Amino acid sequence: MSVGIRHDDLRRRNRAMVISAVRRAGQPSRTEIAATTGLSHSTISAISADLIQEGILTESKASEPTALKRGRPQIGLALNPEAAAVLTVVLSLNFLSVAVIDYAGQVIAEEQQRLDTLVMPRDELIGECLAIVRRRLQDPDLDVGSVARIAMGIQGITDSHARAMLWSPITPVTDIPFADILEREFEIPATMENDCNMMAVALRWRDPERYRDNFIAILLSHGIGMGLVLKGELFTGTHSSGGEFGHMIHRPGGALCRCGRRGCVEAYAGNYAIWRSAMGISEDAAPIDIGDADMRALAAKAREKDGPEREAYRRAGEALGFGLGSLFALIDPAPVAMVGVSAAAFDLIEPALREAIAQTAGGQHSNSISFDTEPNELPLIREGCAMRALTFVDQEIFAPGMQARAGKDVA
Amino acid sequence: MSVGIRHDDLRRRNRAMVISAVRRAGQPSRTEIAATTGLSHSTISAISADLIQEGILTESKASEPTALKRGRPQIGLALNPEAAAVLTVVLSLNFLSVAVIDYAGQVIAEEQQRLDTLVMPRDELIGECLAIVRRRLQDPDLDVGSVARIAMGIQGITDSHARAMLWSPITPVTDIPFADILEREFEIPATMENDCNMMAVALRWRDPERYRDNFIAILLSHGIGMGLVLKGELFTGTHSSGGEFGHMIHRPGGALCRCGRRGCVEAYAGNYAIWRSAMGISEDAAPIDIGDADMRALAAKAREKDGPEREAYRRAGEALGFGLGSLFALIDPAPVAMVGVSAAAFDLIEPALREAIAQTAGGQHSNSISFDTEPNELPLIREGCAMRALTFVDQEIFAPGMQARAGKDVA
DNA sequence: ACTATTTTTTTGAGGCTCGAAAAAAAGCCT
DNA sequence: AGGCTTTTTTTCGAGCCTCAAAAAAATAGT
Repeated sequence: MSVGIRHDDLRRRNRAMVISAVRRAGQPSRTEIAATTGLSHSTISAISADLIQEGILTESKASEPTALKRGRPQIGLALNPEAAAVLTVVLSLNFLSVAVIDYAGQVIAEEQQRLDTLVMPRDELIGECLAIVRRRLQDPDLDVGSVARIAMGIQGITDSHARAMLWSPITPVTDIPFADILEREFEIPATMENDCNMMAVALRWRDPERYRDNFIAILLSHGIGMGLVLKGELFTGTHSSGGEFGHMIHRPGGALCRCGRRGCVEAYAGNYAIWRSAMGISEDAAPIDIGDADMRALAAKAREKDGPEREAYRRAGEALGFGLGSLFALIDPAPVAMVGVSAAAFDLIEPALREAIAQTAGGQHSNSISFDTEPNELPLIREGCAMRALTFVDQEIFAPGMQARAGKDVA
Repeated sequence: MSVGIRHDDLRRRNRAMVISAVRRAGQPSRTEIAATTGLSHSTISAISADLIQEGILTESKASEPTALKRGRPQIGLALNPEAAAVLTVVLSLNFLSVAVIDYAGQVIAEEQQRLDTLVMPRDELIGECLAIVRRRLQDPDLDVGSVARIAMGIQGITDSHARAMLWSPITPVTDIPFADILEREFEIPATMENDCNMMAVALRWRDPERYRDNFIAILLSHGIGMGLVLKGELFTGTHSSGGEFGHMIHRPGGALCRCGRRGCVEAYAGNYAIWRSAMGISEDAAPIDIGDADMRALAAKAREKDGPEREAYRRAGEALGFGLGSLFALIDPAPVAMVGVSAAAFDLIEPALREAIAQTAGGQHSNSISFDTEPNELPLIREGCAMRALTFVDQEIFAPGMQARAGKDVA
């Protein structure tokens, strides 16, 4: 159960601290690193000398913009872009994209592709994913040997060890152990990440001020997903990627959800649910996929005049509000980011959402709960996958010969 | 944010490991400790020599029952009961109890008292608590100087730092910083713990097989409370003690809850809610406290014949089931312990609960979810407080002069 | 040119854990 | 009884790691 700390773990961990401090801060000096890590200057000096010698960090003397101060000028440390590279794969509805990112976080190659995920058989779906990755890895412009990690992101449920896709709305196929498949094919360590978790990871990197230790990313799209960060750590369920906010029960025995059950939050707030409600289709009708353009048109109509469209968004807001209220009852209120096509219609959703949340125990200070919106989820997922893969590399390069311990660290 | 590991932290942490290994295992030999902690024999030998020399551990050669084996016999290590003592205070409805526990976990003194918590003014309530603690501390039979920690448990909401009671159903008084008050009065470090969290801590010690890394303790009493352990750690909200399972929304706009809102799980499953429903009282009626005897009588009547009483328990089960389903959607299913007077009526609750949970996403494998019942919550709360205080002491004695870091470790 | 200031590196000391070997404490066997 | 085997515990030297203090480096101000 509880494991003691070995003497050699100490250096490994402190190396990790230094690398992650550099990744977070951009171009910190040794002195800055010493301040943020709490380690002594001598330790930081020794470790960074090692890391520079190993080609993981570089001294970037180009730190011109620093204010002219007395004393010996600080030397900024930066990640060496050539130290490694990672590859991200994002599989979403009818769309597959990969990117190669250098160790400093810059995209150095990209490829995207349309495909009919909903009707593709299992082997073909896996084959397309492998093929696009192989094309990128075999690109002559790229030093193949340097790709140290693959992170794949997908909408749906993954297992809590980030190894396999268990279920996804974008395909009828279930239980694909993508991480194992990728590792076997390319002999590169890989993980299979949940899309909403990656959104949360990306938000944390984009705006660490706002999204620090506790926050929630909610995907408002065909389905409703959630990525949750608690105490600075990505929260996953005990078995699965967890956080199935969209399938909390809003009204027992209520509207039919895509998951086959009744009364889930998603059955009121997913795109299909809003559409169904706006069009006067029965709540018992089977969910259908609505295109983004249709949803935008629906939102426009709802803004134009009061009517069933506006009412549909109101009901979505109510479901989300009561759901958030229940969630906040469990974890206390936290900042929320609304992501996805329906986040662009958040103006239509927010009033009813706030009204509902105010009726719950978790919403006691509902006015202080702040929402942010981001209509486009794909870039976030890609960024999240990239950062996750890079932070994994951070923990492998500095740890030569460590015993594999479940990498549950923050990304 | 992220702090490096100092060189001296190393020994401190490994001392902690050894102490907690002994506390968990009872009388482990040095070899056993080395195995569970992963540290080398020499390290364990050095640390335990220190701890014995400091009077924290003792060698217990009385380990007769060990099977006769070849080789040098193992020497069991045990906690020295006289190394320290802790004091627990449990304040519940109309009832106040304290206990003094030695370092090995044995109760060495107790006192209990009835008092009208519902009508006592603030000062009197605090005064009674201080008085009973003072009596125990001044007991001539007790070595006062050795009480190293006080843990107080109370039903209701506490802050996430375990310093203050924010709100409790047992008194109209709010926001009592009990931890500070006790510390100022007795100059002994103190914490203010939530009752359900302590139930969870106690269950973990009572049955580590079943309640290990992920489980849920639910209090079925006047109100509905929850203690949640995730990944081996007690889960609290970000601001408050959190886990307000009873105030998740079951039916938006539904029955009146004690918290003043509508539709909470508690408004269907709390004692008053079951009573209200069984007696045909309106769902809008103000909640009233029902005695345990009345509840037992109600359960007996419900078992006797089908009628409004049985229906009331059915509805409670439904509310709990949908609530658990929503909870499981977020954290994945885990073992559940039902505690409190209504846990004795769990036979009446379980069928509807299972039926409801099966209709939720979190209840996919509802048959595999297991429930355990324990009708009496007070002993659990006391045990939990004791173990929490003792593990705090474990981390103070071994850490002479450590920088205070939020003790968020498991108890 | 010289001093003040700040950052970085070097150096020596002290601690910690580890592995190997030794010591200790039994039971087993002849 | 005495030697042998087995297992646990202790001892000891080696190798690291971090820290504090001193030295070195680099620049601004005078």
